[in-house]
Amino acid sequence: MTTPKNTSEIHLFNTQTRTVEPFKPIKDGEVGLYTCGPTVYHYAHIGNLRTYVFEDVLRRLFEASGYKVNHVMNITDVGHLESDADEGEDKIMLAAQREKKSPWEIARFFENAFFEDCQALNLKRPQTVCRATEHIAEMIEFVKELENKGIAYVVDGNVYYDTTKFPTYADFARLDLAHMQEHGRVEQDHRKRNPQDFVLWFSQSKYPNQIMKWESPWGIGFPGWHIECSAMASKYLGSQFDIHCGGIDHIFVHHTNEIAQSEGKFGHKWVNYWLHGEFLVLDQGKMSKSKGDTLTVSTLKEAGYDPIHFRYLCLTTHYRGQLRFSYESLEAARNAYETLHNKLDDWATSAAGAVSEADIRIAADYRTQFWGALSDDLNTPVALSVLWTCLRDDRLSDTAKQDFFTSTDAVLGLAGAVGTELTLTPQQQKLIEEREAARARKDWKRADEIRTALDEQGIVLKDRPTGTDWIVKKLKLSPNPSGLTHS
RNA sequence: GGCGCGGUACACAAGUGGUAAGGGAGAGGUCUGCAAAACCUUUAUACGUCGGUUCGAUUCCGACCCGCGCCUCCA
Repeated sequence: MTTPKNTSEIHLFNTQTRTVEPFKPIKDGEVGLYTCGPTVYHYAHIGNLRTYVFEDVLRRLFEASGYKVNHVMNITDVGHLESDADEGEDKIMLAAQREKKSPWEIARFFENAFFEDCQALNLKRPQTVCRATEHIAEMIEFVKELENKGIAYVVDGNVYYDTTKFPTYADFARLDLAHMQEHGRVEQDHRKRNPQDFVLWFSQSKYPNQIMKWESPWGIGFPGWHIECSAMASKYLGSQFDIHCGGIDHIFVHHTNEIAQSEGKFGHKWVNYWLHGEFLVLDQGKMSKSKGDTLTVSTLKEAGYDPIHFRYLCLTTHYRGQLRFSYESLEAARNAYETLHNKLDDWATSAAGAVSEADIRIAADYRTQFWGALSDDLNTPVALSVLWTCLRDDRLSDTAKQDFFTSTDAVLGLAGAVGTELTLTPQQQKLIEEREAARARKDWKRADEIRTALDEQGIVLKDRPTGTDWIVKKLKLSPNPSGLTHS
């Protein structure tokens, strides 16, 4: 591990206490991080992706602060229920029928698609990615133990968690159980003893033609949704770990139930810090897969944007505030990003030599502010603002700016995605040479023709005192290659 | 009905009990053969409305209006 870039103490908003707290790891210098992963029956939409961007920034901040992060993420490839229809069905099964493929093929296909999106957004891959279907045995063990402890009960082959055995059940989500509305949309399961009880294992599937089924002590069936995270998180991170993240919608059902299961089983605190990302919303409200109005990475590409522009957009809003998505905002993010991109390109030729003493002194303030903002519950908007102010401080040399940007990018992750080399075709190279000759003899007409022609191919020429340079325009490239610039 | 979040310039978005970061867009300018890029200048007497506390509130308290989320699979 190199010298940490950040030396500020990290503070995070903990949903458990609803306050910003200083972060104290269980084990010095290490962080156990569990982030709720995707349900792979569909492409991830940009709302989902926003949460993963926030989690990626969190992880990168810890790494930049010298921590060794053990990041675990689940892949939910079974077990979620379709809610809209009264007789819900397994979502993956539905998708399988739609696509005429096996559930296993569907799950794997969308899992791969998910990681391609992640790569396009420059998200670091978790050290451990675990699939629910590969941990059925662990889940069964988990449920068995809850049953042995008398916290779970069996009715007709289904296993239910008895929430009355967990007195603090309502605390995490601050529920007022007495005043909660009876929900009429989903048929009540009369096997439950209490309304809040939830299923740990289904044997009594009400869904016809269930394909994904496993044997269990209670009958052939499949696990309840929440159990996978409890079982896998504790398998890979232990019975108590540092941080658990997810979308804000998980505070109630999912995480509340995970806590009940896990603390019920272990008999002690399970997770020290809970972090939740707010939603990305459209004018009409949030996006949801069931409404069919989802925007995906592909949608953005088709509209002429690079996924990294979306990453930039995410950073302009604090993760605990809703991100009001619009193409106007994305456009603004793209323009800002392109300016950074151009600066990067310029520095490739202008930055040289060592950073001077004066540079170091001036940049020190910016570093303090930048890392201070990120350490203060991941304030990326302020961090970006510090970055811009630094990059426009004319007291600093280009070398110092390049140096500053590079160190901040360990967390922002903006430049990493443009790393792939991109070369000119021989024809393009020849055109540039021809234009140079035309310019030398002041044949401006020919020179402009060539510039226009190259521009249409996505190559923008920059005439500099030292000669003509070029840069790949990331605008309007569709479909977009992952390699974006030569610099 | 219960719980929670938010309303800041043209749009986005930080922030603070003492008078509004930053990026985008618009306008003007520098540079350039022309461009592109970059840079410079400029754009909120004002932070939903009405009260209250205070020497002083956008920032604290109360009421109200509006938008959104969760309570049901959902990032």
